[in-house]
Amino acid sequence: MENNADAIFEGLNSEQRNAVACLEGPVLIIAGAGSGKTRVLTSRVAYLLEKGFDPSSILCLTFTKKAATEMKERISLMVGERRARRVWMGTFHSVFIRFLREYAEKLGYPSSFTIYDTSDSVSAIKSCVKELQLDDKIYKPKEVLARISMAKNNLITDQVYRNRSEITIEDSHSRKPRICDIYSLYVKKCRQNGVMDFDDILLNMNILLRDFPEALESISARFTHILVDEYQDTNFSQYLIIKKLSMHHRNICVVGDDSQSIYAFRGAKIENILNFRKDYPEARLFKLERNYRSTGNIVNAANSLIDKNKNRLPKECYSVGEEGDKIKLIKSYNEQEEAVLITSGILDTVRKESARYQDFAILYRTNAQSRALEEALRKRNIPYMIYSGNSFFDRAEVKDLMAYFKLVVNPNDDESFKRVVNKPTRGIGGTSEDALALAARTLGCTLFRAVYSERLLEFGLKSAAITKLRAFTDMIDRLSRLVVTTDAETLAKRIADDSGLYRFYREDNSIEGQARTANIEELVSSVASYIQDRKAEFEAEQEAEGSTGEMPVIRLDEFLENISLLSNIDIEDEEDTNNKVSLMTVHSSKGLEFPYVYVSGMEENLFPSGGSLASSSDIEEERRLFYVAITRAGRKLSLSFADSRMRNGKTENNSPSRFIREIDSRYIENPLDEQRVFGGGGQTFGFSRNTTSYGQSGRPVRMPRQTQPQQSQYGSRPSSAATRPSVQTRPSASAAPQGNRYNEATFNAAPMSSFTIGQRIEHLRFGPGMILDLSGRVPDVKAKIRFDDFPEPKIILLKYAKMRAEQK
DNA sequence: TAGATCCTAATTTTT
DNA sequence: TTAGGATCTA
Repeated sequence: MENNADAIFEGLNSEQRNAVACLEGPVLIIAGAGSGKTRVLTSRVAYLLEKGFDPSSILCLTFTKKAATEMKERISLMVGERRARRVWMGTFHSVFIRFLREYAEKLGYPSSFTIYDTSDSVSAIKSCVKELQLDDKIYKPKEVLARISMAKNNLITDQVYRNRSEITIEDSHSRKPRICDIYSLYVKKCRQNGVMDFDDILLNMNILLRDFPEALESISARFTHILVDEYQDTNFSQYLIIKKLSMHHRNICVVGDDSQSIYAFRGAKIENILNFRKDYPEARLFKLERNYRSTGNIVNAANSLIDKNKNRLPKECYSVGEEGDKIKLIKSYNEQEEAVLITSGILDTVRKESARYQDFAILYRTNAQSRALEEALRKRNIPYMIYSGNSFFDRAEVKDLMAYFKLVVNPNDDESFKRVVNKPTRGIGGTSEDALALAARTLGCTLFRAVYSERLLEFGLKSAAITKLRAFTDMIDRLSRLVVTTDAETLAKRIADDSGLYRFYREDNSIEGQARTANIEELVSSVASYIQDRKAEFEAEQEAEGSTGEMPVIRLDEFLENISLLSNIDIEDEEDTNNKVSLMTVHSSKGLEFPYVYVSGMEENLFPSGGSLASSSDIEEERRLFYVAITRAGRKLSLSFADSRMRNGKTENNSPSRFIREIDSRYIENPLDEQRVFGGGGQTFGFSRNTTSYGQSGRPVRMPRQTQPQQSQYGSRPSSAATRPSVQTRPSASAAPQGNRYNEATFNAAPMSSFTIGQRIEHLRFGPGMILDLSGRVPDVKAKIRFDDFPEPKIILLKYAKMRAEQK
């Protein structure tokens, strides 16, 4: 036992040891970036287990599934799988869902309630707005949802909402007085459908602990120790749950970094961490200030910046590494040049320091900035990957099949019902749908139940439509009955087949059709691999416990719950991350690290973002965001800014970000103040396309220009042979001709039957190209054509295309 | 019913 | 600029 404990403490520094060793009472661990936060947290859990605490009495909460999985793995390595897996380790949402299922009936939900993801919520709100006959231009579903979400996270139920004058007055001022009605209707719908959204999980957990003392008693008694990761990002709702659950033992350990609180816009309360010691005056405070990730210059630069924030806990981080290079500034005319300079910087570093592409990250404040960067990376054949939105689960076909899954698990889910009732088309058109919705509303039931109403004819439904609707619901009902008995994979396949969705996409031979089919298959196979994972887990468990039990059926509802709580990055991770430059927003970079980091778009109005210039608390959040960006870098950090940038179709000229000046100039290679002002007194210099040219090597070279100083500090390229003004001559999708290539009057389009695969053709708009493939039946023949001036082949519907054989 | 066309709005995002 | 949506039309 002691030996194991020794092993846990081995390799920890003194602060880390102290933080791990102090198991009793409230503990606040302020963990600077790169200070070994996860290690401390996992070691604490391991140490608790070594001390003999029951694994199932330890509750460890994280924000992302990824963090939970990672910690679980690390704990397993320390104390063995057997004990590690019994620890209550998971995201706030996944853990609370387990409690809520237990007590669902008390709260008026079926214990089989399902979860709405954000897009479900938005479309539910949309139908509420419609139902209340409000204008969705004023009541924008996304905004309304955000408002409701904010309310829920502050435990303001719809009833409370309408009685709070300060809220309703605010809504009237923004000319949206009926948000409270939308809120109420939305809540009603969710209940009726047996559905909770993400915020409901926290809200209902609070209601459960508040109104049902026996539930509070029973749940809180299960745990002797509670640990919370990323505490600076908790919202009020989460804060209160944690507080209540740890009420008796007060063995609550929270870990976080107030300097990295960047989610206030979605309800995170930095006060939770700032005021922790007010709630728990006896709390022990541990600071992890030793940074193992970054060089001295980077850590010092970050410190000097965050020092400008008033609202923070005192902390002095320091690097244990070498001083390293100073921070580089990259100045450019516009975002294209910025991108080119960054990519050449990457290529340079790869060459000189034999770095790998995977060592680089390019960060930006807004997703839109990735475009220019991608283009530059593509042109130089640098492999890259973008971390962003839920690309896979956002695809229409994936959403469709997911909606079928959800509907089968919970036929009362109206959003899913609406999504797939006519997909593939079953002749249930808009009119029938509207009538059914009216029926459901009048009868006060869900769409699914309404289909079986005797009174449908009264609502204007034709009997033919009723037959079709019943065929649909019968099919769903049949599948529903299989949920409990069938394993998820078999059921998923059945759903894909019985619904006709799979066939529908498979019969579409076009390129998109094939891609869609592949995505459907991918989703089904992800069900399969989920089952495999669970099986492997189960077997490991059996082996560890030396027992032999029957493998339980892994059901579709279980899969669904896990998938709906899965973050995008979790999935992206599985794609080959190997040796690619990473592109992402600063927000999504939190928790990651890269030896070489470029932060692009360091300009006023962009970073700090224009919307946040008003209040000082917003500016502080932006500053923390920049702090996060800086501290991602291990070896080298470059900050780039452009003189002008195209944003929302307009060119903006913004000065370099104030944040650059806020960094102590000692840590910057060529600080702004020491630079000569380009073009002299106040004169701005416009970027014209022919100022950036490319030499033979394909590297950017700045052309001499009167308004420019002899030698730019940043364009450190030799000003050798500059010949090809690239931007105009290099065809790219964005440089696509808007008009026609040929004279429309004299362009004789050939009939579609005259084209053959492999033929060279000319398209009125897209110019010359070659037909790679023809598909589809006669009036709808599609051609896949590679145009000489476009990198990607296009699919063209021939009946609309103005095209002829290539003229020689 | 799907493709074409028009219009509008545009930080950040986990669960 | 451009993406997403709503609306129009073959």
